[in-house]
Amino acid sequence: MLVDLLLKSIAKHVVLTEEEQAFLCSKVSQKTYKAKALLLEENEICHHSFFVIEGILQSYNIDEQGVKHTLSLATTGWWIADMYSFLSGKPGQLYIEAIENTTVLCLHKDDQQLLFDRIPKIDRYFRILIENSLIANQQRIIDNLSLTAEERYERFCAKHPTIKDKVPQIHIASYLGVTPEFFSRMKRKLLTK
Amino acid sequence: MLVDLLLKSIAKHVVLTEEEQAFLCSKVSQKTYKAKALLLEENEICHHSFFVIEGILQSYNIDEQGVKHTLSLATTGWWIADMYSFLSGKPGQLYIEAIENTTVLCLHKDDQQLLFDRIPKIDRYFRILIENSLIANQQRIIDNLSLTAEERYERFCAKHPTIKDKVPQIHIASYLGVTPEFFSRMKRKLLTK
DNA sequence: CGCGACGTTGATTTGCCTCAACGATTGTGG
DNA sequence: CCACAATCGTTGAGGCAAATCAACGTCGCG
Repeated sequence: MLVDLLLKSIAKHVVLTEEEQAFLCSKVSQKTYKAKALLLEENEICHHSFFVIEGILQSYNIDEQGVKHTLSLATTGWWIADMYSFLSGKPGQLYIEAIENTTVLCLHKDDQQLLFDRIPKIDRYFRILIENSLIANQQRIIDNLSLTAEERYERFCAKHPTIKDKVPQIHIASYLGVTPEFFSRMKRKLLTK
Repeated sequence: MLVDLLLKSIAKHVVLTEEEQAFLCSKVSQKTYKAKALLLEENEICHHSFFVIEGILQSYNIDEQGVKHTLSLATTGWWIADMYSFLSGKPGQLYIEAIENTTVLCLHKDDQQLLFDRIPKIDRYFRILIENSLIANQQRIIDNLSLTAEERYERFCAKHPTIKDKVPQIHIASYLGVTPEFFSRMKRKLLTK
């Protein structure tokens, strides 16, 4: 079953009973999106968190000049959402888009709350994920402040080996904060070393 | 009492009984640091969260070239810690330093856990803080990707009006990710507008 | 007083961007 | 199933934002 992947992810942090697993399964729904499909657009309210089963999702915003800036890339086993909108219930600034054909599990915010109330271990699971996400984001800020684009790319490759070769490099450039042109030159330079 | 400030911060999110407040108070200790004092150094394990009563704290790391990079600035009513080290129990990369004479409340990780067990509302309080911190950090990443230094400075001023004029601008430059020299020119340019 | 931290200003350099042109690949509709 | 458009990656030339290096004035403080 597709939901097994989610159960495995949860099992890494907390242990659920069979009934709890069943209740969880009853609250998530499976969906498949084609490449380029938008799961969320700017100014929408993000009601769902998405757990990627297969494929890749990207969250980004678009600045005044129309340039995309990638906040996160999520592949198999990762959650993605517009956390600001999801938590505050207000319209957000992020788009969430399928980079390739992608299958996800959707969890509605209200259902997540039900799960929290009924199964405190689920609450703990998401708490750990949020903590890890905070730590990763702080590290990314420090990297942005202290490393060159080249060093950031090397860290990205080390940290996300699965993503590195699967997404068009235009998106990695956008994640790192450089233009596709510069990223192309940079990569070639690294190869000759 | 100094701890009133913390109780007020908590009261914004959850309601504690008198006994719960008393228990909380028994677990935090007050400390005062002189300007330039280090509360935490690189490679140390961060055992405490610090709640600023009066003064300003700064968390930063130092890169290979010896340059400081500011992760956060915390003034009255804010918490600060090396979240990675605090949560993982491993040595961290951050320094925490008093920018001016500063009075804080210290909360040991073990005591925080005691509070979580005894008072679920405290758990909820910190959870909200962590969520807000995650959102703020994600916004900062997006700002770093999509805005010029000038625009980032304007947002910083809007978001942290209390800090803006209180800390040496060398630290704001470091927070924004520019050199003190460039920050100086930038500020002058903004004044002439 | 004198030292150290901070801020400013100037000259020069550089990392990265912009604009433009051009293959290669892909997928999609006719 | 092919033709065409769209997307992606690469390369070149030129430009700009921000860094670097250096010098100097100011202030607070031991």
